[in-house]
Amino acid sequence: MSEAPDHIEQRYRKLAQIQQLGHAAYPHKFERTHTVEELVEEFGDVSAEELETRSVKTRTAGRLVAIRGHGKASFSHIGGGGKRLQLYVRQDRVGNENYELYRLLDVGDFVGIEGEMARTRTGELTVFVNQVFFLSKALLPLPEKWHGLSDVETRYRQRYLDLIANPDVRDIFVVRSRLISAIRRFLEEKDYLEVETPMMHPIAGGAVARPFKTFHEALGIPLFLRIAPELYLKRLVVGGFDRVFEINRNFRNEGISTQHNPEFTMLEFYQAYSDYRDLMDLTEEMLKRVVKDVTGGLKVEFRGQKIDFNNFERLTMLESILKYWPDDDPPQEDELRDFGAIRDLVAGLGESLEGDETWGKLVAMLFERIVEEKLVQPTFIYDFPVELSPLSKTKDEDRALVERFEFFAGGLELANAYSELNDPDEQKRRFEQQGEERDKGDLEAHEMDQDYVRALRYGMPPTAGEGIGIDRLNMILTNSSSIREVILFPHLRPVASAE
RNA sequence: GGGUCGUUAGCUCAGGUGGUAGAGCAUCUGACUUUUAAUCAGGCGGUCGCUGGUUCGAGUCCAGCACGACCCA
Repeated sequence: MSEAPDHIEQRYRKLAQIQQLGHAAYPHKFERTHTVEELVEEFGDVSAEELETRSVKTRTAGRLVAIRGHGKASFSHIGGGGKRLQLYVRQDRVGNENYELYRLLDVGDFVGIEGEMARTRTGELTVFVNQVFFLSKALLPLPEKWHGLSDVETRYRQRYLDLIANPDVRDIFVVRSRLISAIRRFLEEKDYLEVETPMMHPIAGGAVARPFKTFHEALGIPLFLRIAPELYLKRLVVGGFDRVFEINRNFRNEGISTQHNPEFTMLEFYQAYSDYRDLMDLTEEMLKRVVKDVTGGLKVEFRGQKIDFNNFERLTMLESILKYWPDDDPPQEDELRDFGAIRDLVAGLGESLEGDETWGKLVAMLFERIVEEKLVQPTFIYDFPVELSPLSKTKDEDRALVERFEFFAGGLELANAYSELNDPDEQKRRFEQQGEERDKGDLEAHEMDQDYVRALRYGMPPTAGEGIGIDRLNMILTNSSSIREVILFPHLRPVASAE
């Protein structure tokens, strides 16, 4: 990508001329009486007559986003806070010297202005400018005013240009901020304490994923960027914080897709004296509140479908497989529970089997194959096979299942929760079992964490915990098709420098 | 990792079958004191992603590479 040398040269020349007129190239500050946003907010609905009688004076500033010259007068727009405001600059009003400065400005430059609020004859709110102040030069030209910037690669690599050119993009990140603060408010109301746990772990635990590895020179030890904060948050529950949450980044050394970024933002929270059913209730309450706070309603348009956050369905994993079975002849639940029968069912769908699949893995294969993408409306899927869940508590009435749920909407997995396993001996056995998987070559299997087992030996109250993917929730609330649309600076391969 | 598609001016895009590249906006010069994709007249601007091949001749055909998008694992 080359950078229009003649455009730059031209603008450097103008900057020099601006300095010759006696203006600093990079002034230090500009006092404003109003932001652009405030002016639009405050005077957007005030009539021309009222503006005239009130004769409101203002000093404001922003980036020039459009200039329409008419000889000895000119219209332009400045942008700020996602709003635009029209300026009317006349030579006979600002004076010859100031008009000369104005004529040296380009779209993209930052200006301050002093003037009076008024309306033009078309009715648009406009500052009739008395004086223009030069604040900063855009030496590179901005994307085109009408089509904007649409090249996806440039949008991600130079997100600042995307934000300048595409107001919708700005809105996505405003929603993101509101979403996170709404969640925080909700949890604080519920007496949750926000905490920060390490981002660098000596043992990458709390999830099933490949970690990024780094090295601490002074300690001489390898460290892993965390794949989940889970084991630390539960240590805090052991320590007596009954309700804790953390909103922060997790890192997983895996593929990049429209639903996966190597670093992503997760809310994790733990609540003592509760089980996974309490968290289903809490999740429902939280999502209703948050969706309403952020979007103003409970119905959200996502990928051409309406998601209704007023209705939450709850299905066990086995029930969901029966419900979404692809033909008119679904099996009986007994068959799903029978190892031989379910193996035949999986094979019958054309899945290739290695031969060492456990019952739980077969259930998961069926679920992923026929159910997951169908879960458009808000749905809790609960009671997972124990093999898939090394940190969850088994169900008393069925030792093959654990008290765990995932929450889906828009076909995306948004949350994962369970009644936490707090039996240290059982936890140790699960770690050992995972160790065997690891020895067999499964790099994602969970590693033994002795200190975590020790913490459980000091006693953890019955506790339920949950993680919610903030990026994916953000996608749903902004109808974004890719996770990269909701991450300000998504990871891309570096491009060879042109210099 | 595999498949499909894409990469041409600062931005957005055209460029049947191979014959040394165009438009709109931006930019520059001039005109213009209520415009809003301002208008009118005239100019400037390109290593067609990179490397190689086929050919008298490649933006166009072929191969490899880079980056990206989508789908699949």
